[in-house]
Amino acid sequence: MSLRYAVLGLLVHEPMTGYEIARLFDASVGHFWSARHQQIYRELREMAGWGWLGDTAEPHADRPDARRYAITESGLSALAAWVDTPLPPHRPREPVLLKLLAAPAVPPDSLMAEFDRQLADVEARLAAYRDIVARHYDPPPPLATGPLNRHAVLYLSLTRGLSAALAYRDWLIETRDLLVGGAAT
Amino acid sequence: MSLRYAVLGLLVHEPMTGYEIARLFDASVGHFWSARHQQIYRELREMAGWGWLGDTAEPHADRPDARRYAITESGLSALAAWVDTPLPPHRPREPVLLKLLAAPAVPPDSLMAEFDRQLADVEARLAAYRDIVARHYDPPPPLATGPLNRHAVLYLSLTRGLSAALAYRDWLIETRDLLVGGAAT
DNA sequence: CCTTACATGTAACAAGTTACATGATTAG
DNA sequence: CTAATCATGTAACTTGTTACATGTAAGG
Repeated sequence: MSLRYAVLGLLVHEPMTGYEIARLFDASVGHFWSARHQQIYRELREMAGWGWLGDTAEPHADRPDARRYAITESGLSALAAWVDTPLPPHRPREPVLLKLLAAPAVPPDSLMAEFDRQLADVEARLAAYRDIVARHYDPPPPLATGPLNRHAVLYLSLTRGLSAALAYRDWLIETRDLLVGGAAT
Repeated sequence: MSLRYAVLGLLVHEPMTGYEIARLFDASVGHFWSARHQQIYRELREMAGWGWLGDTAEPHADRPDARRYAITESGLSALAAWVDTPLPPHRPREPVLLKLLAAPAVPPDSLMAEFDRQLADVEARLAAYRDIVARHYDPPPPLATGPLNRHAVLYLSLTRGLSAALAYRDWLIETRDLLVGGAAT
């Protein structure tokens, strides 16, 4: 569904090979969307078949040959049409709440261990985001001038990641205390 | 993956038919996990085949006959094993950021329309959550006493929904202002 | 020698969605 | 007459994951 447009969105900025796209997903873009290389190659071939992408074989002497994809006019209009289409309704997935539902069937420690893991995870994510911001986005990129470049979008994805992670961390702490306080008294 | 355990988690509280489970997903449980009836029936049959559930035919005079499922001992231990297993890593999906990536290829208004829709959506969700809390969870259910019942878990899912929605709303407003401010100057 | 980076793919499977089907009863 | 509620299902399809495959070149 959306992966296709994620790939198109990257190719708007510059032509790329599947491998380069996959590396971007592994790194920065992975902060707000992720995909395996198998799926990326599949989408690239499909979109090339529709004429949304043009591809050029790129022979290399030392490394394996690559296939570089560039977005076409029809790719650009498909992308614009997608942006203009309302996103599907928000569908929450909160697996930790699923574990709370199972609470009567499990030892309380098992549940608390998951809370601890989630807290450690979210703290690690917070630290990672802050580290990236400090390294690459201090001062923040100017969004005032001209169209958004990839760098600016990645900055916004970090602010979003921070906001979501902070909210999750606070909820985890509050809820854990509620549950543990309950067990204690 | 997790739907299976969502269903098991519901059946811990009381035996249910597929139809009843589907209605719960449509309503309250849908705040943190959702599923169509087709998938629910499929999982129920599968888990019954594994001996995780026992099922009883429930004939009705006036309505269609139903099949009521109850969790078994082996279902309970499968559920406990799942709770004890760390959840898979967090995989963010932020489709709005995907649209920002596509920005150079689309008219700015198209993007802003999506921001407006997202804002309207999240405000509606906030209002709905607050309404449910005011109606059914004032005062909040005591989490101090005994094991969590379904009611208490639904309350916690609402607090989580509120925290996530607030964070999203704030980010949307802040980011929209950054972008619009940029276009204006 | 072993691992990592480069670069692309096939095949099988798991999870989730959409469309379609059936058939009775009750409410408007 | 029409629609909604109850109750369960099949079939086709899309999306995403896991496992496996191939082959070169550079670095330790």
